Amino acid sequence: MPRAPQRSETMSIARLAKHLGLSEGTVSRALNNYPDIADKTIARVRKAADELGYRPSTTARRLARGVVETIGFVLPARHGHQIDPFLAEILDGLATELALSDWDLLVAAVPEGHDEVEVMDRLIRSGKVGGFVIARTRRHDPRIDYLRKSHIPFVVQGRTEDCDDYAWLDIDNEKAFIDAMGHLVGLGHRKIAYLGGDPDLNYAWQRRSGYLSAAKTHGCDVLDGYLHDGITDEMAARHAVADLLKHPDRPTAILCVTDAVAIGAIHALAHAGITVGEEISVIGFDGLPMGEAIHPGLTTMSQASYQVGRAVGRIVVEQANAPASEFSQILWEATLTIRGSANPPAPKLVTNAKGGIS
Amino acid sequence: MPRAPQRSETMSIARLAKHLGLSEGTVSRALNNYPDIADKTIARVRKAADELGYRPSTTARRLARGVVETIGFVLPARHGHQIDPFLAEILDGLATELALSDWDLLVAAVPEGHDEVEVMDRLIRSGKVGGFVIARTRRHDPRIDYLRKSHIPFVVQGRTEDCDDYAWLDIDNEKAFIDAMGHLVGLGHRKIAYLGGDPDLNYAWQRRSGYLSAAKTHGCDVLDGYLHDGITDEMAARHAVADLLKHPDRPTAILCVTDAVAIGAIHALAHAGITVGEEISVIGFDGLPMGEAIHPGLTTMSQASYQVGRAVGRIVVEQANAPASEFSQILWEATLTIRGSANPPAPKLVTNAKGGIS
DNA sequence: TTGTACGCGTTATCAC
DNA sequence: GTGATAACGCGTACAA
Repeated sequence: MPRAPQRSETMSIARLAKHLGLSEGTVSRALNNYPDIADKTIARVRKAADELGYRPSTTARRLARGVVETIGFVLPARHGHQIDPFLAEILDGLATELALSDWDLLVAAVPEGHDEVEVMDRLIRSGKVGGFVIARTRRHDPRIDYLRKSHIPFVVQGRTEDCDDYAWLDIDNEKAFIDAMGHLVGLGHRKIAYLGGDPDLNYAWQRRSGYLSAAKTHGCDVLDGYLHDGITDEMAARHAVADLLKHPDRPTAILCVTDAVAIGAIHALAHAGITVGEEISVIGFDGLPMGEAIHPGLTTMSQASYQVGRAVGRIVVEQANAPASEFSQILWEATLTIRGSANPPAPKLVTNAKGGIS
Repeated sequence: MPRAPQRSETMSIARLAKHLGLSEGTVSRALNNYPDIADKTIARVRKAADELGYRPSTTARRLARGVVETIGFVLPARHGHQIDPFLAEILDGLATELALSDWDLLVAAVPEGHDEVEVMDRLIRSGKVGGFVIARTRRHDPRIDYLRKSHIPFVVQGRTEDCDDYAWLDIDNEKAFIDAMGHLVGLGHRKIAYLGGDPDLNYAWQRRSGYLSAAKTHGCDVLDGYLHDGITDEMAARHAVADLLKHPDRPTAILCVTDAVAIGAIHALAHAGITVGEEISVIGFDGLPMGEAIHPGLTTMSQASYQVGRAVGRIVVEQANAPASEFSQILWEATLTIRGSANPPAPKLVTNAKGGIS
């Protein structure tokens, strides 16, 4: 006798079949809804399987069928600073949706000294995953270049600049920031600064574009020193705000690429003795719960991360089940959540004042 | 010939063996460091495997070996409110550590209408995971009762009240809150209120115990209305603070079970026109980056979530490799991070004033 | 409607 | 030191 880890405790299809006096093949077909099995037999098999707690081995099933019902998600490499606050929400939504179709979620990190594509390649080649969900998408993203060639289903949360030939779900970041600018302009602001993130990340680039485009539309001059890129944490936000406060033509409003940056900015302003929401308005993006808890409350563009995760999960499973179908390409809108941090500019600073301070 | 998904593209051990003119067995042993293969052969096989991009199928390997090098993590069910902020950090650390041992991380959600134990049972029975990491541990936790019986390796982040017979890694929450109380008392506070979480969750219970124990030690009366349980979000924190402000003997400090609650409390106090850090001090727990960005900065007990994830990952793999060994039971300490939200009480309210207001 | 037999890719055991 | 061969548990084409 060879070896093989004796799992006599485990209920296998062989033991179930013997117990029923049927062949393994019949049992398998009965449990997998084959049309050519007698209803009686199906019922009998089902009942026994249930009673004996039989659960097919995913491993064996994979080997036999050659498909892997597992989606891979590679956590963005953390270079020092912490992970996106809504990543957990997306994962939650993703896992929930996948569970509905009996798919699993494999989460992988990128070890020091390796890169994301390498990790993904290993996961595919070793047959651990049958599809991918990508997040934190860059304008040009090597992960997507890789996946395009690899013929496995994948869905991108966000998108690259060339995004015709794959499935994605993105927030309309550009529109969101055009809307945010519209809100500020409607309140009477014209001198609006921008604290942007890493312009390689496409969401940051799109938001920046929205800001610039709306500034042009509304005739708001983006003065030298109004536009800051590479603001990715509170510390950077503080320094940028310090610069803005020294600006000869101080802005009356600051638009921020994320809530985290906005909260850093608010902190810096408060420290400088500036009343946020009166002397200077601030708007963020994300809709973090924290924005509601700070003072003043953060006016922000909200996105539903959990729902994004669910939708992305649904799409990737659909794609795996119908590989030849069209790519879903979906654009969702962020919604403006108005709180205390953005109000009409202080009268003395306004050319055309239209109202007081709330 | 039956069917079988033709994966002629994939490099299997059979194709590799044929290419080399060797038997599959020899190739397998060469790649798996068997002692009885000629060094030349090993080198030759290695080289060919590398060149042809051979990567053993995890599925087939699992079936043959009967082991699953995958750890399951069940996301805490979200009943409305959002997910723990440091969960992503823990997952990141966990996945990173697992990757070092070539283990994987399977993340599962609990679908509506099911419970966590059910999900875990399915994952084990279907052979999808070979171990578990548990978080958000309750004082009595059915998940752990289940795992104790199931003879698979698992590690608990946190612990139940009866925790002798399994591996865990916990923060010393009780000591942390004793320390926090010590800090407040050292500053001159005696009237200290507590905003606690769900007392079924053991971390919340432990922190509560630390508060009560230190209050007794230092002779701080926990007046009627000073101790609030079940504060799990900012809204609840606000209501509780409103109550505290109406208290005939208003506290000079508020200790909060988490940073999220503390930030909610700070907001509520600010709204009521109370200067946080002067009229009333606030201390939280977690060390969220946000605590640094708010005003005043949040004095808090910090824990290193990412490192917790890494340690837990290391332990669970160790346990899988040496099932008979002792259970690791590790207690880490949180560290006090002092910022602006906690200072000596306002002089008029203090019996024994020892200093001014910073 | 059901039983038979083979294959998925790998590893372990036993001969040679 | 290497080659056969039998499992691991399941799915399915084909025969009955």
